[in-house]
Amino acid sequence: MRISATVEKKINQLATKHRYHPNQIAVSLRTGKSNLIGLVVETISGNFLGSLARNIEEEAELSGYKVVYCSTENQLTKGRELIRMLAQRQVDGYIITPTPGMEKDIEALQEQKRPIVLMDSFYQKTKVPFVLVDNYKAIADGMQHLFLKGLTRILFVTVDLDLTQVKEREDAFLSIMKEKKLPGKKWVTRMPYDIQRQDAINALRKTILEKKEVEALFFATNYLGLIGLETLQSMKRKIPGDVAVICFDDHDLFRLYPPGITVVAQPVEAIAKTAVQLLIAQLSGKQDKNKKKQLRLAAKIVIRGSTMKYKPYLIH
Amino acid sequence: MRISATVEKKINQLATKHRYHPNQIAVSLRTGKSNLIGLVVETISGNFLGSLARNIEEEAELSGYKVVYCSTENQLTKGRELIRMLAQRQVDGYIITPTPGMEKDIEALQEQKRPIVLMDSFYQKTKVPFVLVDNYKAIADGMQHLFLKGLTRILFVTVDLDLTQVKEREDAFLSIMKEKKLPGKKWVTRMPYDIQRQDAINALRKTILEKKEVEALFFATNYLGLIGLETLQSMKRKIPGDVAVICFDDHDLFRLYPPGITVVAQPVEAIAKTAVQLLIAQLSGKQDKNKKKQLRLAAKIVIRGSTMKYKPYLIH
DNA sequence: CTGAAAGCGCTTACAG
DNA sequence: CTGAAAGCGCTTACAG
Repeated sequence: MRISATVEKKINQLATKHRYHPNQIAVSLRTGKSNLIGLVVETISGNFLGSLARNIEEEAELSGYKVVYCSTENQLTKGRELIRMLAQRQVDGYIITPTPGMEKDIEALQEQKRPIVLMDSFYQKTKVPFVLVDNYKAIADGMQHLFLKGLTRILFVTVDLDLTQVKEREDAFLSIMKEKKLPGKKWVTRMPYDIQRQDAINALRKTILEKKEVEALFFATNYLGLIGLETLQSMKRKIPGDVAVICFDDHDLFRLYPPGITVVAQPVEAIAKTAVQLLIAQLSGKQDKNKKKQLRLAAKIVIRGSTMKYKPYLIH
Repeated sequence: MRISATVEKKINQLATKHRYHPNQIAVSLRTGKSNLIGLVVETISGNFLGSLARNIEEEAELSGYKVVYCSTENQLTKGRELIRMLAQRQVDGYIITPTPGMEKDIEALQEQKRPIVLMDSFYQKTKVPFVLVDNYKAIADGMQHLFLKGLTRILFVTVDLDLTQVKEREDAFLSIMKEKKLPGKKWVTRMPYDIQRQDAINALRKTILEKKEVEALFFATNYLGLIGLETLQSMKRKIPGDVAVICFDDHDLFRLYPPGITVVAQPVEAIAKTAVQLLIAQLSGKQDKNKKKQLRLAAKIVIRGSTMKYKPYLIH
């Protein structure tokens, strides 16, 4: 209160007149804080990660943090580089979609006590906080949905890929079938990761024809779901109708699906917000000891309605 | 050469051992350069801007620049904030998708001699370097394509939106029709920007039925193209067949189109790379006086083939 | 309470 | 040629 209101006003006027804004670089250097969160994802252009990124930014802003986006573009080496780059730029914390190639680097960050939260996947060995969809519960919920309709001969279509997410989903399917004393293994079919669309359609059609008793299809990923829909279309089988289809997906792809299909959707918004909150808890040192740091969030079951609207695109 | 090779080696070993990396914050503060390019777009999640962003990053990396992504999420005020934020973070240059709300801020940046390149759109009044698709030539090329097939009764479907890009396309259509001594105005139909999908389909169907002589449809944007395809489908009209359809679009949406449709595609890669090159020329002071700073690049005409493959998605 | 000085981690102009 | 000092623009601990 030693500076008079008039002087304060004058200074503020001058500041705005000359467009003064503190140099954040200098502030960062002096304080050691950048108010930046580094976000490393595989690709920003997909709907899932794009949506995650947007929600993360929104949530981070509430606490005064800015987000620096980085995408590895599915290149193994690029993730490591990005982490180093972010460290050089002194980001305060990291939110990372982990890939096998980055495990060592993430461990190194942890040793340096840098705040990290993983998203979408995690490492079995390394104990790093993470937030992801509860794959087991998601599959269980989806299957419950089919069981309630009296459908038990469910073809589980998954992909031949060594990813935790994918394996968890198949394991869930098998263990739930076992619980119900139903045969499991014979109802699992795996597509090669790099299979071409048409080949996948042919393969799936063959499998469906072989297993004539099939009552429902459960697709473990969104890509498989699209393949599956094309397959059924080519076989003139109807959804909803003689086939129940359920698909694990993120909700932004809904509009590609026909009405009637059931979707087990990633809780994108919740994953994003929770990840930020976990990170900010670390940043502010307010580590709530009672709070779990490895979270699996429930998926949402959504039935694709016929009234869904297209989102208006931007014009280009 | 005063430092012996052994010492140099030892130092490097120590540096890698201790994971030393220069603090970029300090470097930036001292040198006044951040090696950062600020990229401001409307939204990162669309295919067009996502693809642009990726290409920009790639090209920028060649010159040792990193890209900081910012998206305004179509909020008028956010663009201004972002520009200020980037200035505070001392980015070396800006690549911006301009919106009407940011004109003043961009002028201010120019006054401060900050390197800027606009993308995708531009300001009529303010003389800022830009790179965008040559809308006139794109429409001309597309129409030429139809004229060669003997089609002249072309319904030009556009949107009621006050954007330079959109207006340029309509003007192009009209002036080319005039050149050919064909009626123009009666073949232009404008959809309200915020029209719902089903209403748009109904409106378009009505227009097509009214103008029975229509031989071809030219959609001014990708969104309209999708609406148009649904309309034709609902009318049981075939592409290719009794209707020629041409659509102004960015190529990443191709896979949503049926075979046979002709697309006037944005040269995404070229726009991105050229924008970076223009910016880096400014940054390095190597301003080639002979080089134009306002560029309109030619679109590509692509006929959607039946053999196109789905891109394998990432798994989630 | 207040104003001047130290220092964040670098680079570079400068004195020796 | 080389090593020590100044300084980028801030914040904060400290002396007065």
